Amino acid sequence: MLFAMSSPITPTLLLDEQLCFALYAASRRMTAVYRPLLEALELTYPQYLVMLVLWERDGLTVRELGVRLQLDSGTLTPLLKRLEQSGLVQRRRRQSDEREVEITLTEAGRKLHERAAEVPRCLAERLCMSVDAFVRLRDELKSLAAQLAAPSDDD
Amino acid sequence: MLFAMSSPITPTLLLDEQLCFALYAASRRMTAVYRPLLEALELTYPQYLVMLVLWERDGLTVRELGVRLQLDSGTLTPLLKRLEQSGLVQRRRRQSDEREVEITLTEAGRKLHERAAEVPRCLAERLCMSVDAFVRLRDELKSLAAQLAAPSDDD
DNA sequence: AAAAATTAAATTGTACACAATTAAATTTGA
DNA sequence: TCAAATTTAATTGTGTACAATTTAATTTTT
Repeated sequence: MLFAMSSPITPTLLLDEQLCFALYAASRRMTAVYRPLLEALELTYPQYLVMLVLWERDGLTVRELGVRLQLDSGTLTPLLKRLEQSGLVQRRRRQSDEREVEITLTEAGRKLHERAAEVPRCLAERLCMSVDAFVRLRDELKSLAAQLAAPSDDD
Repeated sequence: MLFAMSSPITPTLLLDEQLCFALYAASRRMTAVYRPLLEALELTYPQYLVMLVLWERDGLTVRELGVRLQLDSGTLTPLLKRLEQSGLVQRRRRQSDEREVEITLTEAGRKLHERAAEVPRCLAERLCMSVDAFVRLRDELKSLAAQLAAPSDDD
């Protein structure tokens, strides 16, 4: 019975064996846990990610935000319009290149940074995970994403 | 310099340090890799997940599918109507309880199972991951999702 | 048994994702 | 230089996600 407990070498169509479903389910659960925390800031989860990037570096273009978050203008344009409506950012064509739209934090947008500092603290508490396990899982996901982003052999 | 290279104990608002973003990005990359494979089957990624469940066990109700995939009727109802339009499933109220809608595979739906067998094989090849690493990551994600699904302390 | 509570789907409304196309500005190259 | 190619956002259209509400069927309680 040497192989009885070993993992299947042949990929199957069983849901519970799929990495893809584990990833999809975990990702949705994660945003569900963020939701009530972000509701207090009146942000959706993707809006929060945009704010994270802008708090690190203000005045990026839509394209630069897209590179950072791996999102295209089809997603970002309406999202940024909503952030503008909320009074957190400003959108302005660049004089140097009128094709580009620069996204700048407003005073309210900068101000929100302080209140947002609570969010990762709440989450760290909720996760009940050692720092090592956290870092390891995060880095495994990063390398998986990098692997999946690489062009496939038949390109 | 004992602590110089250690991981931050204090949670930060830096995008690259966030587990949540790594998860979100990896999940979207994964579905992007599935997309061309599933296009050949004329399925979207969530539709593929529904089919995986039905291939395992046919004749589930919308609620049972929802429990399995962690999706509600607001997501499933329109998705299942599209699968019905595609001729892959049938939707029918149960005689025993008219509240419930039973989802049954059609002949075409069952037939698709064979062609779908290619999908996990293509993906396994694409991932270039050892079986052990695959299983470990998958199980870590499962336990993370379980941890996130558990009620928080202040509930 | 009839009212009240519960349950299952569907519906409504908002907000992503992303492919494909369009429009405008800029860069490149004959 | 000026037409062609490229680049950047925006737009359009399809398909999820999910909260909140509605509708209909069933179960529970009095």
